[in-house]
Amino acid sequence: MNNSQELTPIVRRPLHEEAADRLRDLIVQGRLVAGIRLNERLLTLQLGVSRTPLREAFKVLATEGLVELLPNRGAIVSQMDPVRLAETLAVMGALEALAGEFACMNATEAQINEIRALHYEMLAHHARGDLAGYFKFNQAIHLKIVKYSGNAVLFNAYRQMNGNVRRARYMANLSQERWDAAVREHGAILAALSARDVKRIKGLLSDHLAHKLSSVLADLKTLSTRQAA
Amino acid sequence: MNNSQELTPIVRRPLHEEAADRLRDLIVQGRLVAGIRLNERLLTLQLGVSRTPLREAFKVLATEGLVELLPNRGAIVSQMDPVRLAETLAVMGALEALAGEFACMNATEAQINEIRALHYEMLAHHARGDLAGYFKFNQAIHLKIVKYSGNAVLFNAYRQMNGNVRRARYMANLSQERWDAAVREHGAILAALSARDVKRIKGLLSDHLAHKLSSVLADLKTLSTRQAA
DNA sequence: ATTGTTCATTTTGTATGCAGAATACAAAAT
DNA sequence: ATTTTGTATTCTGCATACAAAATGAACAAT
Repeated sequence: MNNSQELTPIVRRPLHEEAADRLRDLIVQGRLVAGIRLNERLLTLQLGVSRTPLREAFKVLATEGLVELLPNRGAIVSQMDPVRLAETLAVMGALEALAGEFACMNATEAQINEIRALHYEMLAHHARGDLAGYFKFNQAIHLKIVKYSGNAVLFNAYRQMNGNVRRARYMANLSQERWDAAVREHGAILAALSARDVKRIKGLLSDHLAHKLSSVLADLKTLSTRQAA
Repeated sequence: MNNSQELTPIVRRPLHEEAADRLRDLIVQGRLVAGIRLNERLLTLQLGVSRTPLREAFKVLATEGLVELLPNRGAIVSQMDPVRLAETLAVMGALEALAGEFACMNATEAQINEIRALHYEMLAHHARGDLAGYFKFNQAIHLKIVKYSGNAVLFNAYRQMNGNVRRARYMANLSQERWDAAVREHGAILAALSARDVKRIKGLLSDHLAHKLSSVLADLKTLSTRQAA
């Protein structure tokens, strides 16, 4: 039976999953900002589902760390304070360093070329000074590296933390110097990956994330002093 | 206010949390083995709660990776196949190496002494050849190191993976040589921690977990060949 | 002005009801 | 005898009902 038309199995996703995805996106994109309350009645109306699947979605997002459940008081979008942000970035650095090693060993040439393509796209946005576009591809590259590590557990942990961190929108004001340096670092990372240089990529990724961390911390400091003033 | 009687805040835990904890314990302890179905009706009777909080607990455990939700077909305790186990241990190794660095920098002397005490308890069980007791303190030491890293995000991620891995009960038959070696490694780790030797502890913990990983893999291999025979 | 009290309203936590999907099992057909 | 089909039963997914808790407004007391 060589039927040309795909005989794909029918999938009906549970409502709680759909709801969780929608809410997750809203939070990660920053359309639901930290601290605001998630009104059940309102959300049931907006999402068109009843409270049961919605509340199930809350539980999922809570264990992912995106929302906080206050007993008898509902759910709020969890805060991403500087301490937690720094802690998360530190862990992501370690995860990504490990991922780099595995990717060096396990990634196919096609996968590396895919990363290379993303790298050039990123360079294009950097050249044009398009920060938003740059971030998009920067994100994609980092995720792909972890993905191509071939370690699903690693990927899941990383992806979750990445979602948690992204909504902080920390790098709004990245200095040109830091930006240029980051791009150079990315070049070195790609070179190490292409050369399958396990030893080297580990250090490069660790350093890269460490730089990101200190840059973020510096940014946060200026923000907080600016607020104080 | 040096009040002798604990002034612990009043907590009324939601039923879904209670249920999740109970189920989590049952799974981690291996009393609910991988693959078996979690019958809702039965569990509501056994836990004395209705289906709603129970199902909410399922969602939590599912995002933690302990159970798997099969749409319209209920929940089963998720499988911990060798691949996933290996992947998880690899990640835990990286996390613990990072934790060791932080612990070297952040842990108080009292905390290090607490780990030292656990270490000696562990040595006692090793000397007596008490594997179960050994594991208990071994676990405790590793968790404390991560805890005393002072990085809550790191600790959470590690603890979750640890729970996921523990139920595999992989080290049932640990060779005496490997056991002795592990104990020696622990001694070195403690020494590095006491000396606040950041560089050294990182390598030691990485190696320690790598050894554990290969030992587990070897064990799994013998198990599977034994089953095949 | 601040604190406390009462009560109506809103919102959350849990239980339950109902429709539909999956499973089990018996009857029919090959 | 084995596979296939039809039917009853069980179980899940979701909606809803109800009780407990929180919120807020109006008002009294300090």
